[in-house]
Amino acid sequence: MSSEKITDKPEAVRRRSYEDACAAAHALDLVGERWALLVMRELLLGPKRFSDLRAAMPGISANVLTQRLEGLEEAGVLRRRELPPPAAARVYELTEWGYEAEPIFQALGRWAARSPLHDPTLPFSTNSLILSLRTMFSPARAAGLSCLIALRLGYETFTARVADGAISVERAVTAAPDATLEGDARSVAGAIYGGVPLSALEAAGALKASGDRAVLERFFTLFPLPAKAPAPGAPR
Amino acid sequence: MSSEKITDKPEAVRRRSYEDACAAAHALDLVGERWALLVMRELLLGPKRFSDLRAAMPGISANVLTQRLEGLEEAGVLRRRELPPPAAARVYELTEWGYEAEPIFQALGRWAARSPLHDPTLPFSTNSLILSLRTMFSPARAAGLSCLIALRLGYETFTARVADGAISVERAVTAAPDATLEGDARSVAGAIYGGVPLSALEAAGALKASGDRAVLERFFTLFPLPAKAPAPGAPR
DNA sequence: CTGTATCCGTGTTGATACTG
DNA sequence: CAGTATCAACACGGATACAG
Repeated sequence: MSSEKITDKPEAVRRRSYEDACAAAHALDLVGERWALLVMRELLLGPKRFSDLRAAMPGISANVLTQRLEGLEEAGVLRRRELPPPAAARVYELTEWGYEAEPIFQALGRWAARSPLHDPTLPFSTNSLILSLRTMFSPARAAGLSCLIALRLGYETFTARVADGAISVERAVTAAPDATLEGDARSVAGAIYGGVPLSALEAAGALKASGDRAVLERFFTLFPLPAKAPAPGAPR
Repeated sequence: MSSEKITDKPEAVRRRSYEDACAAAHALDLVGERWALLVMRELLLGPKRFSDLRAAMPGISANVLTQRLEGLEEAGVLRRRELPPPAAARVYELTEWGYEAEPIFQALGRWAARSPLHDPTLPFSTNSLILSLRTMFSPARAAGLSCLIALRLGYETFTARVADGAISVERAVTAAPDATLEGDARSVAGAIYGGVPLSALEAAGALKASGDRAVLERFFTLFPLPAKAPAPGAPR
């Protein structure tokens, strides 16, 4: 009687499900736990190792990261894979379906960009910046523009290709970019979203630019931010 | 000394922020707590009272609901409003910006509809069903169709209007619908998503249909579900 | 009737230290 | 490097009591 601990909970309550047929609620059952979506964000541009993930998310602790990776693997969102020698490392990579979650991040990002409480001076991960470019890109602003920009962020290099009113940004090195930008994600974000003049960032040693500066300046204007929503106590 | 409870936590850790400039991470700071998004879902079709919210989310407890409402109000996502007499009730309603969160639910819903683990036999809230119609509507399937359907779900009535390859579904009564469907959300979902024949649902007393049945049958085909993603242990 | 506040058992989270 | 172990703090959910 004292041992009749109700361990036989409907086993659906185990992982604390919402018990709701709504697909959005099910999505939250799968990826609604703390950190789960940020782990996915960090994998959206390609596989990473355990320690890469930790480095990209300073706030997460090792045990929680382990739990999330297990949960996401069980859900079919990611898989672990052993790289063959000589790289001989274990990496985590999203499944096809996992990669299809990107629209979730775009919807979240677009919506929260209007938040009155958003503080853009916080630490900015490399993946966040690259994904934000895909999200905030304005086809209208890019009318008639065609260019290739190399972005060197830390030890990673990305290539942004703008053409026909569309953009692609991926992990890749480019042979002959029109311009190259080197620095950390915060500074690049300052130039693109914060309106900080490139010259100022260069003078501060935060960014290094080379190649066609006019193209670079134009590139910075392709990612307009939406207007802020009224703060909580506003009129109406 | 016993009172030196560390209340002076960096005040940024108080509400357990991700401390990340990424807009998507900020979105999760605002609405990433358990139940927060479901509360928003329940308000997306119009204001509700405290007890309506509880009824729509059987799993949430009163104190947690209070906390979420406070948090979402502070974030500027919703506001509380007192209805004038004789209704004299307090309702919660999304702000303009709050209503703009609908794409988040669509992205979540579309993605999770492919989940191998999704169980559509669970309880289904009225709001979930209506929002899913907006989400899953296929303009291609609706080519050439123009109709007005009344949906009576519990004590709420909604009107779906299909025209020009678009759909609108709202809380509203319609004077002269082409057809009327009455029943609970589960049964309507069975007809639309589960492929259960209307006649069977009527025979079981789960649904009542009236008006143009051909239009109704056609209406049921406008909301195709995506293919399931492979289950966790799949080949590749 | 519509919430709000408080207590309490439990599970989740997060920091630190530690192991293969 | 890739996790596991331990433990304290907190969040969640249920029950109950209380206030307008």
